[in-house]
Amino acid sequence: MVVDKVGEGLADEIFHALADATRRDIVRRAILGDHSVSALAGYYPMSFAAVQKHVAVLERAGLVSKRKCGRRQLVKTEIHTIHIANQLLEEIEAVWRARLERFDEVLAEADQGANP
Amino acid sequence: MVVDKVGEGLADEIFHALADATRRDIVRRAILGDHSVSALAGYYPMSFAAVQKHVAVLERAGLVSKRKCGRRQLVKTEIHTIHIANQLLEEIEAVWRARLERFDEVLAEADQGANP
DNA sequence: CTTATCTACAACCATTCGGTTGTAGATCTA
DNA sequence: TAGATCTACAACCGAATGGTTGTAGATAAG
Repeated sequence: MVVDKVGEGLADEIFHALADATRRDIVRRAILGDHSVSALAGYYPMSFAAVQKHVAVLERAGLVSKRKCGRRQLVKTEIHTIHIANQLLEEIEAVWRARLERFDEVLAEADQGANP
Repeated sequence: MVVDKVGEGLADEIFHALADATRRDIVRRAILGDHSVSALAGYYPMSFAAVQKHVAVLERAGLVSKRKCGRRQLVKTEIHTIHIANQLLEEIEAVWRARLERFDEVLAEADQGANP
């Protein structure tokens, strides 16, 4: 299994990119099919330039990629980066589970000591 | 199963709270055992007040809770909120998998049509 | 060729963020 | 009681965010 240790800086960028409802919506839309930036801009009550900036934030975080197609720039979600974020949270939950196990172990030892 | 539909505003706060290495570290430490705010402050190269603000951000997002114990304020990670964030990402991955299934379906239909 | 569309980017502005210092209240300890 | 510790909170500051408008270059369409 590939470990893919992700740096704190990248984690910062990924979570920051996800901390905005418009950007999360762009990610969801760009899963189902590629959208041009101006097509995406049509969905939100803000200027084209604003949406362009949101896409740029997502792109810097690696959550989205763009490929040129004529005069359009097609935006596609990079599901792998979503998975990286998911794993970061999973690691935290793993620490939680490990703590529970350690707790159970102590309980078992106490049982053994009290019931020889 | 409880659905627990999470509002966009809460999602914003959760991901924003996670978009900082110091705050993620606080979350990890406060899983293993309760820490006072000043104990946490000892781990980071910044003032007590700065760490206090980080804890406040985590608390507003529901990632952490505080309980008073004498003159100290003990910080504890709320694993449920981590799980909520995890589910939000899982939903996005689910959309991806659904798209793959639809794609496979179309391929199967094409096979059926081309191979009667 | 001319015009419309799509994109990139700069400049600007208000607000938020992440840090600081300082002050004051509450609680433990000598 | 006096002093040390822990916390809360306000005020301030520079940098980043999230939005705007405007300008200019590529590409498609008439």
